[in-house]
Amino acid sequence: MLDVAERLVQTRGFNGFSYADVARKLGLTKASLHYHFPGKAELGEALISRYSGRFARRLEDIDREVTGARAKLDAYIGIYSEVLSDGRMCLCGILAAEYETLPQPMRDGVSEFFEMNETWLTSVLTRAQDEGGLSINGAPAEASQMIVSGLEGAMLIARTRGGSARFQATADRLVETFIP
Amino acid sequence: MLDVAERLVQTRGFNGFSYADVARKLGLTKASLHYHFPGKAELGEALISRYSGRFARRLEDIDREVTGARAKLDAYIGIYSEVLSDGRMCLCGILAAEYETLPQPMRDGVSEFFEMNETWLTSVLTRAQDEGGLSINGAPAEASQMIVSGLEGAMLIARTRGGSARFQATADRLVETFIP
DNA sequence: GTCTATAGGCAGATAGAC
DNA sequence: GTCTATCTGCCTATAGAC
Repeated sequence: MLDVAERLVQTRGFNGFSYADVARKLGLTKASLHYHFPGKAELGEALISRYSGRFARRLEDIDREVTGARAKLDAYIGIYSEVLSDGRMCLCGILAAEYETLPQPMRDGVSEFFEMNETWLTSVLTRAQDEGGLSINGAPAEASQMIVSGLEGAMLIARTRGGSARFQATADRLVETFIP
Repeated sequence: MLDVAERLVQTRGFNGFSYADVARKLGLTKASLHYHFPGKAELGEALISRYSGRFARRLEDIDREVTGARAKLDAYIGIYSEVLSDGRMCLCGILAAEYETLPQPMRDGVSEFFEMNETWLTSVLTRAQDEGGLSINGAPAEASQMIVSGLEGAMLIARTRGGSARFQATADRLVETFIP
């Protein structure tokens, strides 16, 4: 159920899908879904929580398995590329667009997702700077904001024109700008 | 009516507002609104068309009144800043998130909006490059994509955390990256 | 142009049987 | 856990009077 709902949100947005959509794809009735999640708000919270947790694990994997700031950033972009090439937008990116219409717990989850991303990127860039491999003219924290913003924006626009290839080109150039 | 609907879309998304919302704010009934726009799809098209036209005029103003690539980019960012500081997201940015749920004419309008932005930025950056003031390592077309993506993404995220001040900082750093 | 009245459908949600 | 049946409410949209 979470898988189906997640895909629907990532393609159509939280206000663009219904329990009926999920039920149809699962071959169940709407009523059955309410047994698992009392309301749409609770379903939304669960989606964010699962997505954020999965994302955090991917970042840990990169920290453990990939060496060098440039390679880490490339792997980071890879997470976004996977999502987009599957025809989806970042879950929290699309929820950010609908932010004003979300219940407070969902808002908090979205906000925390971006905070996690920036914190991780900042630590990667700071480490790279200490080791002398970074060539940006500015603080790692600012660069992190630009990277997250750039990737989310590129995903958003890629779905309207250019698609996955266009995203990859923009994302690669973005990393090159910070770590040549 | 277009003013009210525009603000609603820019804050809540196209799937996040209704004719009833517009009618309430105008002190009219839902039925009256259908006299001006037969359906929500037509209203959406009119909103995009007006927004795009207004945006295009702003770009022409910059071309006419502002000298130098750096200053032009700063003025370009200024358009986005105005929108955000009024508590809104870019109309076409928020519609891009809901792209899959939009009728085809609206999709086309959103796509054309981004094309217009990139075309204009590319011409500004190309001119600057010819005059020797540009320091980026890459084609103006790619830089343009990064700028539009970066600004749209920064707007998106700024509404969830940091707000207008955060956007301004990220946007300024973005321009500095291309034209120091 | 704006209204009242209303249609027809879908939304999220609940009760209670199995 | 899943079902049928049902509720209430909101949605987009239309007909027809003023």
